[in-house]
Formats: sequence, C-alpha cells, structure tokens
Amino acid sequence: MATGKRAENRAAMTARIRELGREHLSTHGAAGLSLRAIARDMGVVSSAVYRYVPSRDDLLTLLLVEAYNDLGDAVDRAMAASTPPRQQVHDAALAMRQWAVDDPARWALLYGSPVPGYDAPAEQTVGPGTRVVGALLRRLDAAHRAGALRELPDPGAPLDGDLSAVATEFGLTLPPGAVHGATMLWSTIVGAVSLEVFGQLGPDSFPHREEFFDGQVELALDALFSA
Amino acid sequence: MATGKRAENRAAMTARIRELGREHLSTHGAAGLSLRAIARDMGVVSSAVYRYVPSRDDLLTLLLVEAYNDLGDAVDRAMAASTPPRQQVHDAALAMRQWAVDDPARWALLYGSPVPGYDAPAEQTVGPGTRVVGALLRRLDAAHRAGALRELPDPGAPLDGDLSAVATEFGLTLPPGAVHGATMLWSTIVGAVSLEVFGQLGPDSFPHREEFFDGQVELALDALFSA
DNA sequence: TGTACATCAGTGAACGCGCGTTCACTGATGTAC
DNA sequence: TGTACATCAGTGAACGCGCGTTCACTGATGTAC
Repeated sequence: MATGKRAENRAAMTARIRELGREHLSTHGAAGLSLRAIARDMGVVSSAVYRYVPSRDDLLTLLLVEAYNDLGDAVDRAMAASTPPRQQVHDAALAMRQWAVDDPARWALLYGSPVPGYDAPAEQTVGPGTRVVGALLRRLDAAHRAGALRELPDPGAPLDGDLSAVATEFGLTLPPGAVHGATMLWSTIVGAVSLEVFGQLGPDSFPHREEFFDGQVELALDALFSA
Repeated sequence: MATGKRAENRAAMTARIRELGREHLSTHGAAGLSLRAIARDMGVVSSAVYRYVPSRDDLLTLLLVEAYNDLGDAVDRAMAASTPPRQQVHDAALAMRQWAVDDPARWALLYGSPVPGYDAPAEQTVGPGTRVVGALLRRLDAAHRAGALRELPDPGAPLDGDLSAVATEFGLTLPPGAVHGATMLWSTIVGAVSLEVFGQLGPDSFPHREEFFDGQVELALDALFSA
C-alpha cells in the first residue's frame, strides 16, 4: 500500500469522482451521468478523469454497486435495532422507503426503469443486488422456524419448483407457500415505494405518506404472519 | 372538417409521427425520444416535423396520454369479459402485466422513473393517468356493496381522512379500511409488474412468470375478499 | 372556368449546445543505483 | 546525497457523433371572385 503524494492524490481524486457521480445521479438521473460534467465540476480537463475511471459505464456500475450496498447497509441497521422477525421486516421496509425518499434518483437506478444502452454486469451486480431481498427472506425463515407464519398453501405445479429453487438458492427451509407470500410482500414494498417516489400519488393525495406506506406494509404482513 | 389533399396528408403525417414516436420510445426509452431521429425515419428534414408538433416535450406528452389510454382500454376490455368483481380485478391485473410485458418501455414511461427534465402537464395527464386505478376501485366498490369484501379495520387517524378523501374523489362508498386494502393491492400489482419488466427477477429465477404474477395477485386478493 | 392571392409543407443552412473517447505531449513525483 | 531513468497526472486539441429549435426561402395546394 503506497502512501506517497501520488497515492494520496489518487485516493482523493477517485473519492471525489464517486461523490460527484452520486450527485449527478441524483440531479440528472442515470442517463444524464456524464464524465465531462464531472470533470468540469472537478476543475479538470475532460480527458483527465480517464486516469481514474475506464469509461462512463464503468463509473455507472461502480455507483450502482455502491447504491445497492448503501441500501443494504440501511436495511441491516434497521433490522439490527429491533427484535421479533415481524418487527424487523417491518422496520426494514420503512428503512427502504426512507432511503428512497432521501434519494429518489438512486432508488430509480436500482428499482426503476433500466438505463437504455446500459447492461449491468451480472458478476459485480447480482451479489449486492440481492442483499436486501435476501435479508428479508432470512427473517421470514426465522419466523417460520419459530412458528410465527401462517400456513400459506403451496400454489402447486409448476410454481412450487420455482419457489423451492429460490429457497434453496438462499439456503432457507421455507416451503413454497411461504416463499410465495414473501414475494408478494416484496412486490408490495417495492411497488409502494416506487409509486410514492416516482410521483404517482400526485402532489395532494395522501399527505401522511409514511403512515400510508406503513399501513400497506402492515396489511401485507398480516397476510403472512399469524402472530 | 376539411378533406382536401392537405388535410389528408396532415392526418397521415401526424399519425406517422405518433407511430414512430411509439417505436422510438420502445427502443430508446423516453430520454432517447428525439424529433431529429423521427424526421430521419420519415425521410424528411428535421425542421419539417415542427409543422406537426410544437416541441419534443409536447410529443412526449401526447405519447404519455396515449399510453395511459391504451393501458386503460386494455384493462376495460379485460374487465368487460368477466363477471364477478374479484375475477374482474384479477383479470385486470393480468391485462396490466400483459400490456407491460408487450411493451416494457411504455410501462416504464407510466410507472417507472420520471423522465429527467420533463414535467408532465397535470391538466392533460391526470385524467388518463387515473383511469386504471379508478376502474379497479369501482370494482372493489361493487364487491363491497355486494358484501364480498372482508371487514378490514380502518387504520385510524390521520390516515382515515386521507383514505376517505380518495373514496370521495372517485365517488365511492368504500370505508377507509377497504380503500386501504385497495391501495395495498395496487402497490402489489404495480410492484410485481415493475419487478418483472424492469429485469429484477434476473434471467433464470421464476421461469413461469405469468403464473408467478398470478399467484401474487391471488394472495393480495385473498387479503381483501371474503368470498 | 379562369385568374389572383393566401395558405401551408418541406428545404437547407445555421446557432449553440451536449457527449465519449483517443492521443501526443509537458512537467512533476517516485525509484534504483 | 545525488543523479538517471521510469512512471504517472493533467493538458489541449481533435474526431465524430448527437440534439432542439429558428429562419428565410421555394413550390405546391387551396380559396374567393
């Protein structure tokens, strides 16, 4: 690990590029992320940033992974702060919403429309991208082992196989019916957050947005938990 | 209503612009919608399209309204073809998914990330934009009057007021608890569709996607309907 | 039916802006002896 | 401690492309008398 002036400078420049990248993402969206604009903001000529970042798409990938991990960290913190699984899942959902409300453009990057012309490289993206859903599934698995979940019927072929495969992939003992319920909860959370932060609620309806979101999550949780 | 060669030509050109606009939307996304590209495809010089469309953003608004109405028509058709309210809502959800799968970019335009730098004009947009959610709410209202809905508890202040206001806005007799449930269903549908068409399911999980979606909708409906 | 004038469609050039990326170069920082 | 060489950061110019929008103009279509 070098520590000369060059190494120091390099670390600072790289950090600054990420920081400005995050800002531009929030302001102009993923399609508007531009290396030239970042260079301009750094007071440096446009070609200079190529010393630190191989291309625009690589920077986007970097920021995508960073965003997934930020959200994952927020959810982990929320879960660590409460105890019964149902409460943990609930708090995780609220943490997701808060994270999205604080930075709608980054939420859009993760769960909104795909960026045209950009393919996220699976190797770097899948791991961080499944952190949150994995954390939720593991809490539901704990609840199931504790007997706190309703006995949702397995939906039958051909879906049972797909649902079991997901359980296996995440190392869970949840039966297909419970995985099924978990995906419904996941859709509800993502849908409710997206409807809010993408502006579908309009400016006037539902002034009490956190309570509104909370209520929807509770209804979905009621469908899954018996206790 | 003029019917000379000019009027004919004008109608044909306008239609072609909308058609190419729809195509470009599907191919390059809303941010990539470009009057120059459309002119190129029409074999006409770029300034010529300004005879038919005042600006790029106006065309986008046109296409946005058209998309809302297309989706609304698809949902209406689905509902007209079946009878009990629960079945109608179910079929409406499947029709939404099918419409989105057939044209992900237009779904993205309606329910995905907002287009940076573009503000949809409320006067033209709100009406068509609430058609689908309105149709769903009216079916649930019918189910409620027929006694087919569970008695979901009203969530209490301050949410009851917000929920009643929505019921009033759409001319419904649904109590707050039922509107609450309806919004949860709406979030589930929009979330499940978006997760699928925005690629969050990955290329391999859940090969039986229609059944997967159907199952989630059924679970949400089970939470609302008693019969 | 024919002529004079008004309307409209499409042209081509231009303005002013944006972008990603490459490349030869200067000058500073670091390293090996 | 000093010198010779290698590495790296940032420059400035360039290539080739995209975009929205305006404007003066030509030539065709339509209308009023």
